[in-house]
Amino acid sequence: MNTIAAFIKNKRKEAGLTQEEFAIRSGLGLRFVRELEQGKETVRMDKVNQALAMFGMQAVPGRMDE
Amino acid sequence: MNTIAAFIKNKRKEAGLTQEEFAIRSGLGLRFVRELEQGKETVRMDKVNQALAMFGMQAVPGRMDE
DNA sequence: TTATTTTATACCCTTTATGGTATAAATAAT
DNA sequence: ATTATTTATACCATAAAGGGTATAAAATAA
Repeated sequence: MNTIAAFIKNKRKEAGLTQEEFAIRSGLGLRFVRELEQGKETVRMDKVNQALAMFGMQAVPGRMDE
Repeated sequence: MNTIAAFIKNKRKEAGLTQEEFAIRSGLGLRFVRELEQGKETVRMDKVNQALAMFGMQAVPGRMDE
């Protein structure tokens, strides 16, 4: 799974939220949250950022290794 | 402009490539490359990663500040 | 075990991102 | 200055992302 997907999934669980609760609080669609966490790669970046923003993060360039 | 957009634009220029050349080499559409560099936020993540991969990078979660 | 909650998959529909192309604007070169 | 190159904006068509919802599967609780 890609790092963003794993990050969201882990952080959401840490926060004790279900996908549904997370969807509601973030203003994202439930289906989107699910597909994102499952590593769907053709998601829209603005929505990915909307999800990351829940944890004070955003999508930035990072080295493919490390 | 968002960091990914700026990153691509800067790196592309450093590499001495026009948007057209970059589009060809990366296999991305010219229009997409342009919109990406102009900071369009509703772009598809897989294509963003395809662009970043040209420089050994990918989209990862990063703190919104710093 | 069974019952409950959470997550995954499938369907239809609407919106929109993307490619291609053509034109306009801006920048660089002569 | 003019010309050539690069970048930005606009149009149309197609493919697909996303929302909603319903069902199935999986995980957790009792």
